[in-house]
Amino acid sequence: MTDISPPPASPRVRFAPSPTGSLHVGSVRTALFNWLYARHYGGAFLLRIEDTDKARSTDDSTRAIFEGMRWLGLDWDEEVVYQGLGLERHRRDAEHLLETSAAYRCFCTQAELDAMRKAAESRKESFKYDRRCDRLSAEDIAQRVAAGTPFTVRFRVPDGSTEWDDLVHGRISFPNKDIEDFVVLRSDGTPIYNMAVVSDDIFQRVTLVMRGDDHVSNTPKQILLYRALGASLPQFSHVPMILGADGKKLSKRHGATAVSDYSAQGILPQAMVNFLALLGWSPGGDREVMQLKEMTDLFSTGGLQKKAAVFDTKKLEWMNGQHLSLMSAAELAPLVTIDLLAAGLATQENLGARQDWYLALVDLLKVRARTIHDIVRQAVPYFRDDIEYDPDAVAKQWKDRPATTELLQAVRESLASLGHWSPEPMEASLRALAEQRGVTGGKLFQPLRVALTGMTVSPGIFEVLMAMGRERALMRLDRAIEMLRA
RNA sequence: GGCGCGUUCGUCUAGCGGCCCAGGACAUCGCCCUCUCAAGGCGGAGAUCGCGGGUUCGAAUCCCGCACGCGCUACCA
Repeated sequence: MTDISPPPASPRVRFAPSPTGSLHVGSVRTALFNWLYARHYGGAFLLRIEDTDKARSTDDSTRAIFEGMRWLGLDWDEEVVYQGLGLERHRRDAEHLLETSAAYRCFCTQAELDAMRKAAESRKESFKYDRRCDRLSAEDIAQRVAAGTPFTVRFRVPDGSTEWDDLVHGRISFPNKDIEDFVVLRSDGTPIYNMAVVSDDIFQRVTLVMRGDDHVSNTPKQILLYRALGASLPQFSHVPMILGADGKKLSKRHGATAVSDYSAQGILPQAMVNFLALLGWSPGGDREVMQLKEMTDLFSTGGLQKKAAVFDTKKLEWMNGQHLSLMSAAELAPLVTIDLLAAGLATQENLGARQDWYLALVDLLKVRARTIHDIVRQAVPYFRDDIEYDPDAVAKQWKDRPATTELLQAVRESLASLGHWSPEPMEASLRALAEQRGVTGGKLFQPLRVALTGMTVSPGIFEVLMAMGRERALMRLDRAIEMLRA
């Protein structure tokens, strides 16, 4: 599908999360699409923190938004706008609506409203405010205002229908009779979401509102507000939701939903971004593994999907593996270092002193890793004196303990007598040993692998020996032999 | 209930009237490589394109119904 209408000359889009929890991957994807759009068309990507719900908004959540965005590489333009600071403007805009008779005062209390709603429900009817306060006489209204009776400001929805050309869905149309006269200003003078959003989007000169599908029913209300305020309409684009494996909206029930969960799991930001972009967007054709730069070049709203997408952790992990293998050891090492230090396996000085060795090790381990954590897990035998022996590995590869003891002793001797601790002589001597005993290399390498790493899985045995170094390798063999004898 | 939106392999998707008895990727299975595990390579299985009608010489693609799913339906955002 091609774009319905071209972007304006200087497009302005925004990401407007509310700081009421951790940064959700669904929000991130919406942010990403906005960012991609702005960068592709050379526009501005604005960040607005919608902190008007004082009860639920926290500074921690705001920080999580900044951190998450920075981690992902989604930089924003201009100053961050805090919605809470726009209160006066929101109120002015609402009052303007009142002055131009686009809205009216509603003196109904919440209790009355609830009762009406309940009554309608019991009659099996859908509730819609009956506009009773719009029929109040001017004197009546003046009297109540003078008496200080609290009131909300309600928007008077006109007849007709409200429609727009959605960049994703095409034309969407709502009969106005289905939209009730909605509140724009609470009785305490604070704005309702739709009022604040429209006021802010006008203020920030937003040209395209791209947000989740769960907002389509807000859009006709917002369009009505733009018109009543005499503002020009932005374009709208509603992107599909992200679902859990059960087809329900992705939530904590499904496991990790916050970006911070994934960064903590050793997922790379570029993999996260790549994976998320492909949930609901496609550049067309078979392109899959991409960097932010390529996605920016290829981005078009025409590639946006209408249908909700299921979050597949398996594919994310695969994607991470792809990006991992694309990174050089030098690029990867700093990230691995963070986790290595956190795990107490090494110190900064220790690693710095043997940079070449460290980079070689990272190169060796990243091949069979899907996350940074996989690398760290595998790295343990090269850093610690004590290692854990996987019980299954021991049971399988050291089945015959006396024979294994004898075998490892022979291996130890053979390795210890090596003139040069280098792969060629190592392989030559160990292969010779195997031949002399009439066994295949594997029969010898596997018990050795367990002795060195405690695992059945590792890089090639000679690479392990090299990375481990003569001293540690021999020490570990000694320990293994000791264990086997015990 | 009302309103809105959606529907191509288990999952993410390509597809914009003939190139499609539907292509790629993840997952899955098998083979190759091989000292293990990965990675990589090759191959298999897997979608009557939700269903039913049209339009058309021709439809996954256009139109209309139906079904199912999801979202919204607050003085929350």
